[in-house]
Amino acid sequence: MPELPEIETLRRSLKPVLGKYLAKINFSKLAPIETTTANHIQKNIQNQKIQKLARHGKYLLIVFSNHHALVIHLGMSGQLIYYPSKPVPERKHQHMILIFSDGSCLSYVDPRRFGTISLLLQEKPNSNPFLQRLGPDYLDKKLTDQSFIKRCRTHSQLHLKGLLLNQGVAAGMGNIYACEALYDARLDPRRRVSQCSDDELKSLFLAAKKVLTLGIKKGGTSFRDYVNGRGAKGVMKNFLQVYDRANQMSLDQRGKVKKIVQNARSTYYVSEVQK
DNA sequence: GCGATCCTGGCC
DNA sequence: GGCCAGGATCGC
Repeated sequence: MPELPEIETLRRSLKPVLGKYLAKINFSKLAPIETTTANHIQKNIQNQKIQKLARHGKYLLIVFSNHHALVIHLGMSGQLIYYPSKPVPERKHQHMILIFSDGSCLSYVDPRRFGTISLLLQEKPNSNPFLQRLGPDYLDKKLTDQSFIKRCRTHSQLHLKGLLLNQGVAAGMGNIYACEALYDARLDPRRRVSQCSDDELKSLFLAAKKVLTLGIKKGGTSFRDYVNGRGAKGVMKNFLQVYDRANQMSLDQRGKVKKIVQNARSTYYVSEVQK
């Protein structure tokens, strides 16, 4: 569900929790805690102050003053919502709740439980199995055209859609923005990396950053579940050129959108425009 | 590569 | 009842 722009919008919307002390953290029986335990998480962050909110790809990091962090992925259906005052909410599929010393709280809900909650000790990315696997974030300034192209070349057999969705090449792209980036770059999603020139990969990289940045500016895409930390929807849906427009014209009226399936994910593209 | 798999809920 | 969904991993 949520991709880089949605998580970045979420991160920004959660600013009110900065500086709060974690009085208590509760988990449901089915909480999607990975590679650690509820007890271990509790022990490491209880009574600590929230120092910053960070993001890598689709992962949100709640960093505490002892430099340990909660690493949260929303999967397809996750929501993280801030409640400024009591009472503590009781929502269906609520798997984690952070209760702060002033009575405010942060509630994590995930019906499908495709999300993950894990722990990062001392802000060392290599100590967390999820962060460890990620390539550089698409909006990280250190990711240059040339280094992106180089990373692409190590996956010569992938088609371009699969390339964009591979979080090890670069992190943060999901199904919606991948379709949008390919359309913006005028590249056929079925093309293989090996069949692309450096200039084409560069244009794909620029398009990727462009659509992700626009997504942030519009507060993310809300198709079904996505809302930011204050429960508000984003409006990027109204600016998508091709996603979810099968058999209709692209938003800019350049051509009719086709829907195909790649790696069991829907791809939307315009064959007359994307080569 | 590709398909199956983990889940719940909404829509036709 | 069946199909589909902003994700990611695993085995073939």
